[in-house]
Amino acid sequence: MDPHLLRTYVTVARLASFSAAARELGYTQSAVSQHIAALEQDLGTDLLTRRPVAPTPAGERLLEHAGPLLLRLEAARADVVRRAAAPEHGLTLATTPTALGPRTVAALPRAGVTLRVLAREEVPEAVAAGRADLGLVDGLAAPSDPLRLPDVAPLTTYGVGEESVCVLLPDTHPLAGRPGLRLGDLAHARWLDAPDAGLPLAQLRAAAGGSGFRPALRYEGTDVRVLTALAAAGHGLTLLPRTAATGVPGAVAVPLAQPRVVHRVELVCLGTPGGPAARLAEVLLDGGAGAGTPV
Amino acid sequence: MDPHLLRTYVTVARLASFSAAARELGYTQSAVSQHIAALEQDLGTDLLTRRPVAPTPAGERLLEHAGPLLLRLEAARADVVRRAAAPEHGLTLATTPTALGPRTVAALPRAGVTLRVLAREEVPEAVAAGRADLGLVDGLAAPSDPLRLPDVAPLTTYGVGEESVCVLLPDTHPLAGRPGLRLGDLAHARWLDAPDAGLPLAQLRAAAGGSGFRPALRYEGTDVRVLTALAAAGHGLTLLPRTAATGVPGAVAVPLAQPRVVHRVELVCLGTPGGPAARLAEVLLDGGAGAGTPV
DNA sequence: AGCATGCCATCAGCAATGCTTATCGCGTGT
DNA sequence: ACACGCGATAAGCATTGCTGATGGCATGCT
Repeated sequence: MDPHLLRTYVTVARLASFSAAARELGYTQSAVSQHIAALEQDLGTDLLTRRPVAPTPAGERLLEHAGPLLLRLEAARADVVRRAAAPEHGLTLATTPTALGPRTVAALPRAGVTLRVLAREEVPEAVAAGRADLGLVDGLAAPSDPLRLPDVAPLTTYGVGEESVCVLLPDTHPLAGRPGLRLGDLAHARWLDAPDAGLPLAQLRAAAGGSGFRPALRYEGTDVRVLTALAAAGHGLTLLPRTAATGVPGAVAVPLAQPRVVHRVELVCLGTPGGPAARLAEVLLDGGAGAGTPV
Repeated sequence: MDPHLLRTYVTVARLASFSAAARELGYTQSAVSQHIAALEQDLGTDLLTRRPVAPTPAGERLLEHAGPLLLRLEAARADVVRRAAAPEHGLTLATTPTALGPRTVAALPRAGVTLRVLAREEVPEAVAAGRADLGLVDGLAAPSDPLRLPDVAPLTTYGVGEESVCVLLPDTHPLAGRPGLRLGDLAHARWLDAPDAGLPLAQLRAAAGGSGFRPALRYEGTDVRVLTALAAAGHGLTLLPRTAATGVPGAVAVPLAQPRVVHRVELVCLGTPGGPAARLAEVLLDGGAGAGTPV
């Protein structure tokens, strides 16, 4: 189970072609063929059907393991070399835009902090690769369920807060006066697609269990104020945690009644943090111990 | 970052000796020395101090990655070869003793199920290595915090229930009439140490944030009834989820008031389950959606 | 102090791995 | 029917990765 073999295997599976994989990896087709044969012999099973090239059931299973494994190998490598190159670099906190609430901001040390706002999938990756000491990720989850984070390193997660989720509507919207809204009823409304600033539509669809939620406008920035302004101007609806959705001029935040999901924020760190990271983590966790407190 | 190199690295770090690691791994000392040198050159940093042999900071970091990585490589391998050897094997559910509640039992299909009761750390490992299709793990956690599971595979976890934690006391115990108990006050009581049946004392100590909790009797089986009988007979106290602690003859269950921890049960599966595993998972999750419902 | 011991680093040599080039068998599409 | 593209296989060769031997350097004992 040499990682090189795994890498060629996932490449072959992805491209459904030995030759194409060879080109992409800079090998000859012969080498790729030998790699796959070695893997299959090692594991004692066929992993791919040839003509057409497709993973067998055992191969499917291997793919589930191999992808994350390779990611983590790379992350581990990046983490160690980075830490070796820059021995002292203060405290870096990676966060998604809506995970950073007033409580966290207040808890930050007064000096030596680098705050890095990233897209949702990039935060765990940054922590895993040592580009950040701590990460804050938010997302939708069933009450008391952990978030589904990409599996890039032996990360430890702590729930630092859960709060209700609101739909942000322009105050002229016919549903603006409602006390609560059902997500299913809004599947065919106009939605903002802001994967980096708000909650990605994919999470919405998954939560609602259906399709719909066609994007009316896509915003690729990470600024929540732009997002709320877009929603207020009627470009589309968006889902936000309560504290981020209240107080927007021209818009009202209506809590989501169905499905029962919460906006959850988790603190992510690699292994057992030490030094300033540990202290910040402690402050965040202590302050957030009461469940349901916005971060 | 060849896994072989990582393996020798963690071995050297563990044994604090090149020669001993060489003996254990079946290499010559020379080979081990070359492995470490190759790793250090590859990563561009020293990983070990020699004389005495100890990991450098960068090496510490690498250790945090390397252990889990190697575990997962092995688990992936075991999973694939097993799946190849035994293509059809019904549905196997691995569980800790106290994670299996009446609701789960009721949800099981009427045929073709293998139920495997394992110790707490073995459950994720069994799922990762394909020895079980699904796992149920329980443990203590802060309310709405995920359990800290060993990181052996790209496992997906779902919270399937949280319930309160009780101290099981013989009904003759002076504290038996109390409405609630503080764990800190019980640090010096006699405790049962039942790592495989109940909740391990280590988790207790961690939850209480202190020391104490000396074991009066150690029970290495997995039978909860034996554990409750021992507690009723005054051999020591034990912590159990409410449903498991009630109705024990000769003993009473007193809820734990401090610290604020819950008994949490999580469903663990590898990647996206298919077939009968998916159906069982769905039943468990649907039934348990209301938070706080015992499983 | 002197010496012996155990440790890790280094070097040379050798076997095995892992790549390349070349060729073959086999389906497919024209 | 034929040419093409794909993957498997064989032979050759450079490199890797091991072993065994040796060297420098501490520590501990006499």
